[in-house]
Amino acid sequence: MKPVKIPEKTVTRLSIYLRCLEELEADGVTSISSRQLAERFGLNSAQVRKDLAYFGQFGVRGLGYHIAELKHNLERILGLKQDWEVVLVGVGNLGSALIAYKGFGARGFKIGLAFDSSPAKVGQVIQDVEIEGMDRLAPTIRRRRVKIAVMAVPAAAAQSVAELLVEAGVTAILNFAPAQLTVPAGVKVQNVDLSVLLKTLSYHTVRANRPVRTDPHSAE
Amino acid sequence: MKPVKIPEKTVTRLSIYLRCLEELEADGVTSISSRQLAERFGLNSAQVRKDLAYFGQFGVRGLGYHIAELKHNLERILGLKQDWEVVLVGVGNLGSALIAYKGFGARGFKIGLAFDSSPAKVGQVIQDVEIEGMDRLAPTIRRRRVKIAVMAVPAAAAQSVAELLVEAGVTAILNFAPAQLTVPAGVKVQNVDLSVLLKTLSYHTVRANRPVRTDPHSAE
DNA sequence: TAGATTGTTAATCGATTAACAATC
DNA sequence: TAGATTGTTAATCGATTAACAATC
Repeated sequence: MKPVKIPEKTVTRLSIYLRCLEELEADGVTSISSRQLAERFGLNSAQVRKDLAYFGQFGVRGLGYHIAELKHNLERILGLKQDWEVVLVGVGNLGSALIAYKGFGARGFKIGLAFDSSPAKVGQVIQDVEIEGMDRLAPTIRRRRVKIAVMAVPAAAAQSVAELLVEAGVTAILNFAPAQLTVPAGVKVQNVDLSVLLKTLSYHTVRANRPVRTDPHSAE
Repeated sequence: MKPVKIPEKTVTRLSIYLRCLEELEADGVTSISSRQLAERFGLNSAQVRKDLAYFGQFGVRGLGYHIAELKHNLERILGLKQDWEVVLVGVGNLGSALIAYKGFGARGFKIGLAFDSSPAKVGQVIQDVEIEGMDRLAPTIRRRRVKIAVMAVPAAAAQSVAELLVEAGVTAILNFAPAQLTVPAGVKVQNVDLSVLLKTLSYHTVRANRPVRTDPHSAE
């Protein structure tokens, strides 16, 4: 009936709970309460329970959550029961590192295709992945039914690359280009703008090294 | 009097407004209204005005904002009127790419110091930056008064590296390690967890390719 | 002056947290 | 049963948006 909309932040927290459960399981712990889980992140226990409640009832009253079972459920909800082939577009410094970066894989994600517009790069092989030209992008993605893309292209190229990807069937994009992408409804974009992140750090650094200004308007 | 707290999201949006102003200025535009600015990002014009109002009055009623002036003010607020020396810890695949990544610099940020615990890497030079051993970290950071750090270390090392950095005077950390850092109040941490980002994309991909489930509890 | 747009207050919306009945 | 902890509703908090007087 009512179209329950699940907050983006809830989904992000599910990933974080999952990582915690993996660590606990490795330590031999078999169950945990929402309070114990929340304390690990400085969160409220009600938030943990509410996040989980969006997807079902996974706990046992009086006892808490069975770790193996909750882990299984979170993996199922997050779509981690299958492997995902990921396409990389833009094989510059950052792109090459992402191919090679082990932590990136995180079990289940594999950059299996890479594209670049530079003829000099086409044909090169990085970590078993051969770089293809942009003309091959649409047909290859369509054939391999790739759904997840990583974009590490210049800002000026970002929008047109995104359009190519979506047209070829991609429904989720991790975008490192400092550009606002416009995509159809149903396509999910996650922006990772290092420049913006650095600027917020710069903002905080200035303030951390200044006397606290409580009211910016009081100094008239 | 009242301690006006500025939302993190407001600071992030300031960076985005600034990027837009730079583009507009390059196009020769000299002024813009909050509505025009908001439309570029699909935001509400009141939000633009409110974000700016946290820091002062930068507009002219009836006319909008003078671009050069607003740009100057945003740069001042974000602490971009000075250059920042940035320290990198962890020179693996990702770390090396960040040193070399041009987009990273974003005018004003320069990775001038790099540290790694691997003896094999110490002494190597990447893009004019010589990699130093971890024993040099605290004294060098202290001497150069570095305030901003980028961490690209394994999760297991993250907390202890963060502590070293903070102890040496760092007040802002861009953290690529998939770990929850505990730092003293006053130190700002920005997490960039690629694995978590990929998992949210996986979540959306599963849903994008399934019939919409409006109520997860109705299927009893 | 008339038209436009700001700065700001009030209304709305959504997310977090508290509280507690259900129940293991 | 008594104690503990869930699942869920209600209260609170904070952020977004609407509305409008101030004013260029």
